[in-house]
Amino acid sequence: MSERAIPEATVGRLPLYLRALVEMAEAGTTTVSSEHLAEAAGVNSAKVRKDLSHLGSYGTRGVGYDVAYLIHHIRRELGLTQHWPVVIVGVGNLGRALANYRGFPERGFRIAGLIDADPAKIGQRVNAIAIRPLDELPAVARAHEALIGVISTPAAAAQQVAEAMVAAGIRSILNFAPVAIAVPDGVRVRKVDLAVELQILTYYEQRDAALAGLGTVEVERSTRPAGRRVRAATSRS
Amino acid sequence: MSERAIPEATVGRLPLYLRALVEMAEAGTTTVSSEHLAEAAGVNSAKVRKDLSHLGSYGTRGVGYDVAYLIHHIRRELGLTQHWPVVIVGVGNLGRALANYRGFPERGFRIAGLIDADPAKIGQRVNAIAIRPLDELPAVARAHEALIGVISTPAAAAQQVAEAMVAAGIRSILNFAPVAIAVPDGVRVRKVDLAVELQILTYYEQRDAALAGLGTVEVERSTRPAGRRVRAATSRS
DNA sequence: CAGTGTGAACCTTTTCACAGCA
DNA sequence: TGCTGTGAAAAGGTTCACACTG
Repeated sequence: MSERAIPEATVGRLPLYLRALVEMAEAGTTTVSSEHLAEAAGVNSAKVRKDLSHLGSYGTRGVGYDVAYLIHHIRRELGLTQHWPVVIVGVGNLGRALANYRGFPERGFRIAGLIDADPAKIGQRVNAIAIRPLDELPAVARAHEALIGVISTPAAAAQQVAEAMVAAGIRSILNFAPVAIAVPDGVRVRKVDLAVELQILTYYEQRDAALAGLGTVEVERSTRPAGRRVRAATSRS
Repeated sequence: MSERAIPEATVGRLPLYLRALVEMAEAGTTTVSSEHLAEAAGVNSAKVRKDLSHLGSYGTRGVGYDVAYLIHHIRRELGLTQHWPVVIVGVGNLGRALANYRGFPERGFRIAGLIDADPAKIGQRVNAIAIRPLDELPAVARAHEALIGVISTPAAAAQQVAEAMVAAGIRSILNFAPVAIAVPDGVRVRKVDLAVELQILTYYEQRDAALAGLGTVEVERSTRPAGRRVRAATSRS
C-alpha cells in the first residue's frame, strides 16, 4: 500500500523516526532495520514496519531501509522540504523559551514574529526578533506568509488570540494555554498542557502507591464496597 | 461501573475535566451537564459521560454533575489531594520557563530542586531556587521525597540524566529532550517534543495544500502511478 | 422531561505471525 | 538467511442510541 490517508497515529510517529534517522545519518549509518529504528524511536518494530508501509515500500527485504532515502520521503510527507514560518503570541517565560529553542530552526521552523499584548514588552528583542503588539499580528503573519501560530499566553487570552490568528490567515495552531480553544472548521489545533502531563504521571504514581499497600492512600473508598484490586498500570511511554 | 483500571485515554482527559470544573467552581457554578463540561473541555458529551462513569456514578439523571463533588473525586483519582515535589534537570531556556511556570504550583506541583551540569550555573537562583550540580540530584530528590523528574536538557544528556534520576529514586519522568530514553520497568516516562508537535501540524498543512491543487506540491509522486486522491485529513483537535 | 449511565456497534490502532523477496 | 510487507486477529477507544431515573 502506498497512496493517501496516512493514519493519524502514524503521522504522530513519523517525526520520531525522522529525528532518529537524521541522527543515524549524521553518525554515518546508511542502512537501518525496523528493529534498530524502533529502538531508537522508542517503539516496537512491527509498528515501524506498518507505519513505513503507509509511505510506500521503501525497504529492502533481508536488508532494511536506506537511511537517506527514508529521511527524504518522511520529510516530503511531513512537508518539511520547506521551512515553515511560525508566529508566537505570548512572550512570557514559555514564549521566550520557545523563541530561543534551537530545535525549531533545526527541525524545519523559523520564528517569523513575536507578539505580546503587554505594552511594556513591545520593541524588546528576543533572539533578535522584536516583540510587536497584537494588532500587528495580521501584518506580521501576512508579511511572512505564516500559516502556523503558537499560543503561549495565559488561559484567559487564548480564545481571543486564536480568533486573531484565524483572522490573520493562520491555519494551524499549537496551543500551550491550559484551556480549550474553539476555531472554525478547517483550522487545526494541537494542545500541549505541561501540568496535564504531570497530572497523568501522578495518576499512575498514586495508583502504584495504593497497590503497594504500604502507602497512605486507600484511606477512604466511598460509594461502592471494596472490590478487587487490579494489576499495576501499564507503563507509559 | 466503578472499580479500578481506568482506561489510559480517560486518564489523559481527567485533568482537562478537572481544570474546566475548577474554573466553573470559581465562577460559582455548582452543577454541570455532560454537555457543558464537554464543551469546556473540548470533547464530546458521550466521552465525558463514559469517562466519568469509570470513576463511579457521581451524576444525577435529569440534572447533571455536582461540580465540587466531581472535583473532589477527580483530584483523588489523580492523586492530587497532595502536592508533588518535582525535580527539574536542565536549566536552559525551557527549564527556566518551567521553574517559573505558575501552572505547576496552581495544579498540584512544587519545584523541589533545579539541577544543571553547567558549573557556571551552579548557585544561580531561579524563582528563589538555587541551581545545584548533577551529583547532588540524589540528595535533593531524597530530601524532598521527589518521585517526579523533568528532563529539560539537550538530547545528548537525557539518557544519562534519566539514569541518574532512577538511581535517585525518581519513579516518573517527563522528558522534553527530543530523544527516546530507556528506563527500567516500573519507571514511567512521558515525552513532550515541541518540534514534533509542529511537524504533525505541517503534515496536515501540506496535505491540504496538495488537495487544494492550487499549490506547488504534488510535484512528483514516485514509485506508484497516480491513484485516487482521497478526502481531506480529518481536522485535529 | 432532561440528562445520566451503558450495552452494542463501529472504528482505529496495535500486535501477531508468516509468506515472500533480495 | 534475514528482514520487509501485510493480512488477520486482538485490543482499545469512540460514538450511538435509548432505557432509566431523579
